[in-house]
Amino acid sequence: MTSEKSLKEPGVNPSHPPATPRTSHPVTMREVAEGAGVSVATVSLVVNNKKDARIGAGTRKRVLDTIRELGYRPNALAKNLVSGSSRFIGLVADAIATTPFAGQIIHGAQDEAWKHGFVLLVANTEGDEPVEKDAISMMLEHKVRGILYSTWFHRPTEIPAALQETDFVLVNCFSPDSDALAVVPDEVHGGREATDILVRKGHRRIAFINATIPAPAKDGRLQGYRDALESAGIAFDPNLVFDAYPDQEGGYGAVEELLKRDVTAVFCYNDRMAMGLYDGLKQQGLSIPDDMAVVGFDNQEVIAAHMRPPLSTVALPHYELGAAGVRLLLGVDEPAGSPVVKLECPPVERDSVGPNTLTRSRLP
Amino acid sequence: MTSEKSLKEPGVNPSHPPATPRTSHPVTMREVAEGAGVSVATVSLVVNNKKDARIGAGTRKRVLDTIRELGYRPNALAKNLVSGSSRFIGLVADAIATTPFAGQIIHGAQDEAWKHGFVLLVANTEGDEPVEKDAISMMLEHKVRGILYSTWFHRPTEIPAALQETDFVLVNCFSPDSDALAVVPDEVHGGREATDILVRKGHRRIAFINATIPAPAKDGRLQGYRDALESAGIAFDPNLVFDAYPDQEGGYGAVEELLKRDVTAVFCYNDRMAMGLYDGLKQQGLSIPDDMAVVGFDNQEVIAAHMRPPLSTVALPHYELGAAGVRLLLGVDEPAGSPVVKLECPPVERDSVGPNTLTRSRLP
DNA sequence: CATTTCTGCTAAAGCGTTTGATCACTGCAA
DNA sequence: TTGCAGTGATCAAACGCTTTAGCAGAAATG
Repeated sequence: MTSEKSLKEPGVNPSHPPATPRTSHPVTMREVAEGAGVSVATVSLVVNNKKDARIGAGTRKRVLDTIRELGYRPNALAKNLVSGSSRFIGLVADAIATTPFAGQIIHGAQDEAWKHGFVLLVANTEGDEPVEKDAISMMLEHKVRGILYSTWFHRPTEIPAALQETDFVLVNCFSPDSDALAVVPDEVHGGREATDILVRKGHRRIAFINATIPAPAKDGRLQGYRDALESAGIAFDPNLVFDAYPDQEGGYGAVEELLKRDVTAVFCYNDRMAMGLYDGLKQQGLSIPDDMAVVGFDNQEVIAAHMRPPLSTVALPHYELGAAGVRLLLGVDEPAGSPVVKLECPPVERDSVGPNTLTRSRLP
Repeated sequence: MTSEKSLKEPGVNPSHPPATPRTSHPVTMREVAEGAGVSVATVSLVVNNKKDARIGAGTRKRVLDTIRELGYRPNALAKNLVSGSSRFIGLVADAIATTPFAGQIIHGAQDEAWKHGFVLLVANTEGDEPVEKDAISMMLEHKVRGILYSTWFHRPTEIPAALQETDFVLVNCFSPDSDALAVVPDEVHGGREATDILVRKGHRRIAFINATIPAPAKDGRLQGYRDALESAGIAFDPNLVFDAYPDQEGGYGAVEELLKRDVTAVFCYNDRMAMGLYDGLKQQGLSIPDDMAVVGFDNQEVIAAHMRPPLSTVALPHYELGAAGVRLLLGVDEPAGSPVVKLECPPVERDSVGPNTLTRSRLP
């Protein structure tokens, strides 16, 4: 299915200027061999510490010394060529800089890949399809071991055709109508954890401000909220759930609605919403957590940890998504049952929910 | 200077499991040649669109058709091997996920690299020296065209020895005692822009809350502040400058000091500090910008754009740092004069400074 | 008609490695 | 003496591609 275009303008495009290397020829294996008075084969065996190779102690030392002397470095390109496959793992991201989220996925993937002797090849597509296609082409041309296809927020996605040419794992996204491997956060579990933080503090009337925009997170977190209430024996009151745009402005604007509801606690769809909500509540002269306990979602460090008071929230496991993606790709982890692996969202408790007092629920 | 260790455990470590490739042999150039009834040389010439190659129209079409039919993809590994140098650019970062900053550097570098037909090899070291060394080794083994060595905040740095084995550019950091190429933000210019925002609004008594921790930013922004005042004909009053820890808590804690100073505006070392300051001012019943105009620094989108009111600030050119780093590395840009290139920090004006009124300065 | 020029294509050397086959020894048992 | 095993190291063929020199035939030139 290789298009003509992708051949005329492959990732490595001949119309670009040549990659003029540094002056001074790099030391090759042959030079080491000559220097040590042995054959290249011997050098190769020594360098790779081949288990079943029979090399005399003297020779080995001579080779090693020469290597150090000459400052020889193995040429990974040649190595890869001969072995037919590289130690690259491609990571295609739709947004690298917009949020810290993608950064954490990269970080996790990179760490895990490194552990297994692999190296990350990163491409940022900004959601641009042609760019994405080129990026994948380039990775395939470099004979990557596989590709991680990641999105910065949890959502369903199409699988680009070119991906099928190699092993791949969807990260933070999934393909509804295919059995492609995927790793995503467990939104239901997250919603439950968030709600549980409040339930544990004794709150019985807990509002949930959900997002206005449809997403797995919207449905999942709501489900988690309901599950938590049910486990706590609290009846679900649809009146306590309403929507707002998931950012600071949305949170601020939701205050009025919220105060109509006679609740002691609120679970916000995300931290940004909680940040706006803080402003609104304070402006009303209300105190957090005394007048209103607040829980967010995402654990955006820059915000959550430094709000006043610091915000209790639930962490999206972005780092783990990246790492698990790599493990899945390499076959280190096997998906249990469904090809879509769900990762837990751990709660992060801070001061926005107040001291642990169960009295509140007893004096309504 | 290759250490024995780095040879026994190079980036591509033989102790790791083999990179088992996908089943089904990938299509090679030879197969295309056979399919089209020509020589591999011809295929190569067609694929690369060689300018001075004389290929008949019929043959060319036949080759192209066969390529499509077989789904042939050039093998970049082989290509690189033969050309002696790859189209990789290495990016070593000390923190990829801590802040969005590193993400933007990566983004800029990746975009620019891509433009020139290069691909980014990313390594995250988290400031760990051995990891850093391994990362650089691995890049050298892959015969990268050069390495971008980047830090997440602007600071002086040592140059790892291994870097000298290739071309490199320091990004967001610099080496005081060497003439290494570097790109950094122009802190002085940034400080000046920030102050100018306030000056333009007519403020004359402008405080500057600097950071407690030493950094090029601390000195530079102060200098910029002084420059701006001088240009505006405002005498510098050392009493209006004091320090706070550069985060939300620091900003909050600085309010008391600030209010002692009888100023109408304040320039905060960074956006996080401004965020805390907002809380403190509001708690005092003061209004922004009416009672106090506020300017930040960094333009951390998640925060600045969504504070209440949205925060005027100065953007750190992280994306541009990455892009400029690549251009410098590839020799597309030449440093003018000093090897340390300074990039402007553009002001981003929002509502925290109030409407444009010059009256204030006329009625002191 | 003999020569030169041009056109279209191919052969083959090489890029830096890996690796299975092979070789020259030295002992040692038969 | 022959045979065989073990040791230490080498040979040479790949891996998939680029690139230069060069060959055969057609067309243009004298």
